[in-house]
Amino acid sequence: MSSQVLSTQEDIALDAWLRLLRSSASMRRSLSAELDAAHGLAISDFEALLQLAHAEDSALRRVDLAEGLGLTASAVTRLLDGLERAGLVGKRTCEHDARVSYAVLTEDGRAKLAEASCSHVGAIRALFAERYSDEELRTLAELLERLPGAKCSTKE
Amino acid sequence: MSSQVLSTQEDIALDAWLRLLRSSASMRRSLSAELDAAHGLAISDFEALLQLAHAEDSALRRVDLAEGLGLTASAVTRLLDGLERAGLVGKRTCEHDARVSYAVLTEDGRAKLAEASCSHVGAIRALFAERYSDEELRTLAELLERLPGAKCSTKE
DNA sequence: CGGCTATACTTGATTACGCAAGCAACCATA
DNA sequence: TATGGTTGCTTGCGTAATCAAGTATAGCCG
Repeated sequence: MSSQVLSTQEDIALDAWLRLLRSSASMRRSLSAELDAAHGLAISDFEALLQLAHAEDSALRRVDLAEGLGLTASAVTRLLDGLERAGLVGKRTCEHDARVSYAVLTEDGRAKLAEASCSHVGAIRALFAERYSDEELRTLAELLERLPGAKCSTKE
Repeated sequence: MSSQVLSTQEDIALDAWLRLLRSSASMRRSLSAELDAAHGLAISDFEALLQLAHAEDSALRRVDLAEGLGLTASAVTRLLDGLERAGLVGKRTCEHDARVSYAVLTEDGRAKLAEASCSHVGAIRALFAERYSDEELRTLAELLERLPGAKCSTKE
C-alpha cells in the first residue's frame, strides 16, 4: 500500500499512451535501421521524398514540407541540406515571393524513392499485416487519426 | 501518372504507421512541455519514477529500468544522473553481484512523482477521453498492445 | 587455478530534433 | 512612401537519445 502512488485501478488511457510511445519508438528504430542499411536513408529522408513525390510538380515550400512531416522549419532546413548534398532534391526559387524556396525532387531522388519504397513500405505493411486483420487495421487507422498531430495521409 | 511512385490504392498500413509516428511525436512534445513547465521533469524522468514506484522495494537494476522504458543502458545512465543529482533517486549496491547497482526511489522522488502524477496523468487521460468512448479506448489499447515494443503496462 | 565469454554499467562521439533569435522579403495601412 | 507587423527560412545552442568502445565483475570450463 505504501508503494502505491497512483491508483491501481485500471488506467487504460495511461496504458494506451505508453504503448503508443513505446511501439512508435521501437518500430521507428527497427524500420530506420533497415532503411538506412539498405538504402542509406533515414526515415525522415524517406518521408520527405515521399511527400515531394506526391506533391504538385514534385515540389513543396519548405514550410509546407515541415507541416507535412510534423517537423519544425529548422529541422527541414537541415534535412534538406542532406538530401541536396546527396542530389536527391534541388532548390527552385519562387517567382512571386523571394522569401520562399521550393524543394524539388530530382530524377535521382525519384529513382531513390522508387528503389527504397519497395522494401520500406513492404516492411511497414508486413509489420501490420502480421498482427491485424484488414478490419482491425482499418479500425486502428481510424482511431489513430483522431489523435493530435495525426492528420496525415499518403493520399493528397 | 508520371508522379505516381507508390500505388494510389489505399495503403492503410502506411497511413496507420504515419499516424502513429506523428501523433506520438506531437503528443510527446505537448505533454513534455507541460510536465517540464509545471514540475521540471522530462517525460522520461516521469516514467522512470513511475517504474520505480511500481517496482518491488521501489528499486530496479538499471538494465531492467532500461528494458521497461524502452531505452538503452547508456540512456538510463544519463537519465539517472539527472534524477540522482536532483535527489529523486538514489543508488544501492547489490550484495551478490558487484556489477549491478540498483536505482532506488527516494522519499523526495516519491513526493515529486505524486505531485506530478496528478496533472500529467490527468492531461493524458484528458487527451484520450476527449476523443474516445470507454469502449473505443479499450479497443485502441488492445490493438496497440500487439505492436512491437508495446508490451508495457502501468500494472506490474 | 587461469583464461574466456557474458553481463552490468559508463564514457565519448555523434545525431536528430526543438527553441529562440535573427534576417530578409512581403503586406497593410497611414 | 515610411513604418509596423508577419512570414519563410537559416543559424546557434541545448538536450535526449543513439552507438561503439571501454572497464569491471561473474561464472564457467579446461
